[in-house]
Amino acid sequence: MTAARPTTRREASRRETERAILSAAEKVFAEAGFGGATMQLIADVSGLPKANLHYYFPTKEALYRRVVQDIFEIWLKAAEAFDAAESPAQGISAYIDAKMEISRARPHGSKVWASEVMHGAPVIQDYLETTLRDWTAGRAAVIRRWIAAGRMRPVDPEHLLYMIWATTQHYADFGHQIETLNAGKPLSDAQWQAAKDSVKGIILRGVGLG
Amino acid sequence: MTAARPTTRREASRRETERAILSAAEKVFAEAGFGGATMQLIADVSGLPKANLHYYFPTKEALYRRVVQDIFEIWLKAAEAFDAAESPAQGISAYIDAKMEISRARPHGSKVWASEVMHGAPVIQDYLETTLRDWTAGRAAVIRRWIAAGRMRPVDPEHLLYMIWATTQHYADFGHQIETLNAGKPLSDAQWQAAKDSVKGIILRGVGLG
DNA sequence: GCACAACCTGACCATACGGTCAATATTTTT
DNA sequence: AAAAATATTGACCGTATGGTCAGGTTGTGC
Repeated sequence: MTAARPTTRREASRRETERAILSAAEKVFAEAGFGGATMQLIADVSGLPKANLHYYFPTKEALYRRVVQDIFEIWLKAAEAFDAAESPAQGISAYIDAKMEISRARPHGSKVWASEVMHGAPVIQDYLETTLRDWTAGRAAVIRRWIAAGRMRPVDPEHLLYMIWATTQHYADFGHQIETLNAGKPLSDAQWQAAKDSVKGIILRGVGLG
Repeated sequence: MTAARPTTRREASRRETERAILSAAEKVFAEAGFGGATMQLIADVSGLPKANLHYYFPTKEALYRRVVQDIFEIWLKAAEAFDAAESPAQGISAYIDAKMEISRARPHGSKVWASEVMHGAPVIQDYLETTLRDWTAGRAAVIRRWIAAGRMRPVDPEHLLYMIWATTQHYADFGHQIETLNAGKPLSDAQWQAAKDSVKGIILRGVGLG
């Protein structure tokens, strides 16, 4: 068995710098899009010289790809809420809660993903065709089983998933619009709770679990 | 009373050229984003020399603004379906149908709008604060009246509207993802019908109109 | 404490972009 | 049919971008 090497100053610093770059990149890509974002701006936001970015990530596209992958992995993890469920109502509820919380905590990431897909997924098409396709098929199968067992109203599983994705991500992707319609102020804690309750309430009743 | 001037060859040609530019711009802006789109590419797609674009639209931003305004106006018109309704179920149904049809007919426009809002609405913030705010307040009031009259379940009107926007526009904005999950093929007529029925079914039941 | 590797960075480069303009062609008006 | 107005275009320009690189600095292993 290999002894665990101690964490060197280098490794720690590397991780930290990488995080700073990724965090700045997520923000800048979300706010300007891939084309509108500049390496210089990401450098400024992360407080590093531009050349340093290219030391950590060879190209703008490589950096972007990493940002997209990160948010995708977070979403995959949220699905565990769905899998661990003992009932349809509980599973759907937990999944919506998890996705809504990600929308609140990581709105930039959500926007980057949305932007990427809207532009035809030039960078992560392979993810859509493999991981996402499998994931969707698996969850759709679970929903179909629930329906077959008479535990919920018969609805098209894919369209139900689309509705959950659309609605939960809307609070991140269109957060600016929602904020404008909320007198220019971000949703308060109570308003986020109301949003979650509204979404869960309508969807659960909509699939016969009210 | 002024006599109606006959349509000159010039006016017709102008309208035609303008349409060609706007159509190409909508597509290119949707596929590349504002920053990623180039005037040269829009010129190529519309089959005109780049300098000609600047004759019709002084700047890239002016052209973009016009594209965004056009889709917004289409959405406003779709709301008439809502207003003309004699019952909550009929109004919501008709509105969802109208928005779904726009998503199918004008996916590029929807994406341009989504992109604009996601990036903080730098160009159409004034629209959000005036037209959209008024429109939303008006429709929310209608829904509140329906609820007060006991004609539907009490739900938060704003969140209901967000859900309708999110879900219907999802079929345009994330069309590429949906297509990928549909074995790489665009939704057929029947599948679009199923999508509409699913969305309407869940939302209507969700607000107690099932 | 020394040799080596990893890391950092200012200055630089080729390219591509939005936009301009002077010259030309076309249509309308007189 | 001439003159005036409008529309079209290739060539051009300043700027900003993604990316490179040589030289310097810092940390690691022995």
